[in-house]
Amino acid sequence: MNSPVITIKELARLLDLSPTTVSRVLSGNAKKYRISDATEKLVKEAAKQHQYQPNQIARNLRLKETNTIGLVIPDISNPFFANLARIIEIELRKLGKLILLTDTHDSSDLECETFKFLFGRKVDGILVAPVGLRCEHLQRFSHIPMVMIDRYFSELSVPYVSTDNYAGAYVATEYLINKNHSRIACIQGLVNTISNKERVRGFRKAIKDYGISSEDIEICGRDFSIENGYQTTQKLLKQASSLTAIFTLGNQIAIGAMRAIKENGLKIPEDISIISFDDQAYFDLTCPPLTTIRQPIDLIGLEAVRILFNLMDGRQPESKLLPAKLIERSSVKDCNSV
Amino acid sequence: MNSPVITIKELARLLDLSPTTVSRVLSGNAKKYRISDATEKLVKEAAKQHQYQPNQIARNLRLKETNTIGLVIPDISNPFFANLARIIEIELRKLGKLILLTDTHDSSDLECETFKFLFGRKVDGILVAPVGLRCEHLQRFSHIPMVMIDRYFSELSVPYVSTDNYAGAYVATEYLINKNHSRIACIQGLVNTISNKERVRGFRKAIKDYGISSEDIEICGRDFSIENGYQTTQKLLKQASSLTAIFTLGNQIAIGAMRAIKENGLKIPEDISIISFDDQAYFDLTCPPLTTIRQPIDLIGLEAVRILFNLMDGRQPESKLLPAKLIERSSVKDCNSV
DNA sequence: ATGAAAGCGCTAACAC
DNA sequence: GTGTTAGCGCTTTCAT
Repeated sequence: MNSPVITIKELARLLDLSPTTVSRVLSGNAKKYRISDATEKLVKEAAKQHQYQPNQIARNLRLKETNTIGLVIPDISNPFFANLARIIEIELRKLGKLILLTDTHDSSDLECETFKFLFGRKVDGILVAPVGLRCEHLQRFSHIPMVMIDRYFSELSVPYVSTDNYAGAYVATEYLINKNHSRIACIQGLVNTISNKERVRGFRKAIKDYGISSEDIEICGRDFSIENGYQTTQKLLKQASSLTAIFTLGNQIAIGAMRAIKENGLKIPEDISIISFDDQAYFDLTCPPLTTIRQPIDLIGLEAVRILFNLMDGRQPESKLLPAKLIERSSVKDCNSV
Repeated sequence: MNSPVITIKELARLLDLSPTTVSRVLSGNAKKYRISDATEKLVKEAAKQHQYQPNQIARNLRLKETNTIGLVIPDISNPFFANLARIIEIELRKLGKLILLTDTHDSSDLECETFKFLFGRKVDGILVAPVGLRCEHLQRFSHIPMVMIDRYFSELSVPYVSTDNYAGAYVATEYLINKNHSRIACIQGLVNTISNKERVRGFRKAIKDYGISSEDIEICGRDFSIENGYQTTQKLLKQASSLTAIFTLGNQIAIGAMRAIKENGLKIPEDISIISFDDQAYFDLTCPPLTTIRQPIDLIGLEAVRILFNLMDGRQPESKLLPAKLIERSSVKDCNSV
């Protein structure tokens, strides 16, 4: 049996033509080089018959483009990122690009290693939701077209697309305050990431604008995981403070928080209200349905791809902050109507 | 400014050495070729100073291995697959492999196209959750090491790792029956995929074993989406049958079903019971907490990677069916204790 | 209308 | 201990 893979050279030998001619036909340049119709047909048929597939590795080496985009994400099992990956995959496929996917598990070291890998693979571009704690490695590879998604560094010249986290968090906090909550805990995600910092900033600003004492609020938590939501909430509840509401800064945190509240035999929203950043498909089915701040995930993905391709075409970098939206359900009660 | 990327050749010229020597040092073969310590040190320092990163494309072409694994999945936004992707990413990274990710959106055509892409990219192996309707393309590329996950074709010599869907569905149905349900609807996923067929088979077998009339049951639905769960349940409820329980064959279907039930003003489990295949992190928080059949996602990923690497090492293919587990929560009531 | 030859960056067989 | 050379499969200048 023959090798299952046939090359241009073999095809050429078979047809008694030069590799050049075969290559020309097969890359759709028959007209351009005025290959005779007969030859063109011949080559095409042989290619089909032998199921010729170009060796992209060889092609890439020669052409210096790989039609591959690196997608660097902190946690693909977080539905926010999974949904983002989905829309990005759809868009990139339309444009004929394949995705090299890496999950950094929120480790800057892994992210740094990842960048070296992607650079070595000569990806045409990178879409990265950086861990967000360090950025030297982004800087170092910033000669390759890159756009940051969700998290970013405004000091870098690399463009980004993200939610307006500040405004979103402000609206959420304002909503809580309008429902007469004043003793509020904010469970944050990965400290020092821009998305977290902006959400915290929005929270603080609303607290301040409405004249709530900073003694009455608490900001705690350490990352975007379910465990963090769970453990932090357990601690919060043990403090036996007169906490009336919790604002979780991510969908996974919300799950953990709800679980802890439930295990403590408390009811949402009767005993404690909760609002969360980052809406998810099932939040209308939780007990109770969760009031959230929805991020425009599809739009983030779309814009990120668009901007990346502009960049690859040599056009100007451009950043976007997209608006979030309050989705009111029933996890927040009016604190005065007890 | 210099080009940001330096090659072995340039490094060699800089140091007045041959590319060979530089290559030998840089691929860690200095000892093997008895390069002098001085030279080795020299090369390593220059490489570091110039931030040399090997061009993997060139390397791949020469070595005929890419350290890249194709991951082909029907829907990365389905948490089942996202979680699978996560564990697979972790394992593959440990082994120094990168992932080319493609989402087929349950389209056989896209999957077929994907395989050509991956073949062209010369991936070292493929991990695929096939759409499951056609398999000629799997056959055609079966010379590349490949293992099927979740869905499979038993007629192919390609190994697979999946849940024991038959047994899992049997247990779920039995559970319903033991709770005295007899008018049961089963909302299925993508018809004709093996995982769906096996689940349906398990359902039917239990129905038969317990002597329930086939008139009392209904099997409907068309794919694994939320929409399918929603629309099918709407239809089911409109039929005003005396349906007492629904068995959904996937986590997304369950979301849709619960939403429809809720919108119809019905209560779970008082008015209708529900059990679902495929547990998810948040199912203890839905209203009510959902009784499910949990698949061993991490184990599936681990085994799939292990078997793939065995295959790549020329060892025997080996398939696995892993046990599912009933997670009892409170979405099923005892039908007799009304 | 077609072909010969060079080269992308790397590695390895074979020299010395 | 180190270098020369060839070649992975492809595209493209230059030649005819």
